[in-house]
Amino acid sequence: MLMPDDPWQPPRILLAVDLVILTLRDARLHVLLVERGIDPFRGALALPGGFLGDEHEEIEAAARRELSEEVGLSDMHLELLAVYGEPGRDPRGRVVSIAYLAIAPRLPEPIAGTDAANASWTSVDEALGPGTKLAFDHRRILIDGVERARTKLEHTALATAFCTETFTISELQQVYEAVWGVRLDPRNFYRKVQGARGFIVADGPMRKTSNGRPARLFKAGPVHVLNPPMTRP
Amino acid sequence: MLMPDDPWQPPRILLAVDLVILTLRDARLHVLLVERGIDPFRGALALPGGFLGDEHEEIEAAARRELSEEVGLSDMHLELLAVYGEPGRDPRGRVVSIAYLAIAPRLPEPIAGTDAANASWTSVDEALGPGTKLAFDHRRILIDGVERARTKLEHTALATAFCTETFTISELQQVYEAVWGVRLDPRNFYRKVQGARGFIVADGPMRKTSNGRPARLFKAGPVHVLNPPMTRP
DNA sequence: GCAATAGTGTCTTTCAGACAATATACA
DNA sequence: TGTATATTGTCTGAAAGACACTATTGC
Repeated sequence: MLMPDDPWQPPRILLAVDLVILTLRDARLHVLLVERGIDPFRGALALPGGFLGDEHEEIEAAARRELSEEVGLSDMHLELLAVYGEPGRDPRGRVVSIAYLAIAPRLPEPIAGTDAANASWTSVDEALGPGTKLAFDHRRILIDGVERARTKLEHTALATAFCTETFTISELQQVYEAVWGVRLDPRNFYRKVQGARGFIVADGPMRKTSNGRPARLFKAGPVHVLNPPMTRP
Repeated sequence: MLMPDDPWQPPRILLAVDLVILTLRDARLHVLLVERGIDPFRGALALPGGFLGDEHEEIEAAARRELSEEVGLSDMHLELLAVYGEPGRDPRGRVVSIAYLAIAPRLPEPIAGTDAANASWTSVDEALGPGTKLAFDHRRILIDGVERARTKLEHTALATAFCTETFTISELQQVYEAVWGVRLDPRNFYRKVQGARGFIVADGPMRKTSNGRPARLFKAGPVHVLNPPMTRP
């Protein structure tokens, strides 16, 4: 039944985006964190993010805008992670945050003198360790993001997104070891990766490493869903 | 730098919840749809859902409230599915919808004379078939929900949530066959289910079926992550 | 030569899938 | 008895993990 004079109107809330940006540095998984310049949580470390720019902005576009403005990155693979909307998660009022997961190959240090100046790479172990306090519920978001990356490594070709365009199989193995936090047998890994049809294809001849025999170079193949999958030990 | 007179304020948007409620009827996967009583899409079929009640309501609480008000159900397992926030998905303005997935054992018909009167079970095949037009982007949400259920059946004990408290192994097999849309070998299924430690535990003696030998009864076990998983053919 | 990493082969165990065989109900 | 469903057993092929072994570089 229509009730044109019904005074009730649905509430309007604030929408934010937050980014879990993962990369590999020194064979360890790192996440990009920013130091907050304003209250609340001024001075604390937080995931990059911000509010929707205007009523017509796509949510993923807002995430890319923050990526560009706050940390100077662009053209990355973004994936919806989850929604965090608990009342009270932000002391400023009701803020619902849409979290995205981004995976990147080895990236440069954030550029000083830009908005990205207070962004820095932190190892995930340290960011989640007892010595670090993250703003809001960003610790939970980071845990969820890392777990998502671990699972996606099993079933998709995501690992190649951590690598440069061409890579060796042992470099790919380092991705799996860093994200999963385990050691893998290089010989079995070699066979398993080769067995996943379309995962990687040969490219270029060799790359000399510091020591030992040079390795063949590969690039990402056409397949994004691995068959058979890379099972986690 | 603080700019107390900065006129920019982040936009406030409308937040909605939508529910993909799945159950089994006649060994086929069904979804609960409602006929919309108001514009937009008046008269079309849609997923149950609605706006956040007030600024302080938890998102999942809003989903449970809609579940109760609109379809008369309570105490169900709810799981965050995804976020749908494309501008233009709702002609009334910018509406971001949080979709939840609910799984239920065989449920009664919605009760006539309540708000749930225009809710009805529709087979998923029919709801996604060419003869049905769903409101908004609810076709996409339903597809995502079914795919999520299929995947979760592999790795978690979700299948028992489709069953009554005690069930036979062939009843459990019917769940897998209905959700995955495949036929399974009862003998191999039997061994596989028994091999997943903690998935199901014996309960009570027997249940006489229409024909043939009575089957042993089981109930859901303590484990929620299956090891080894039930691999989809 | 030695050290170090890349790549191959082989063995054993585990598991998925096909399917024979047995068990227990009802008519 | 026959028919239908439940449960167990057996076989085969694929894949995972352990690990011996060969190959190719720099020193």
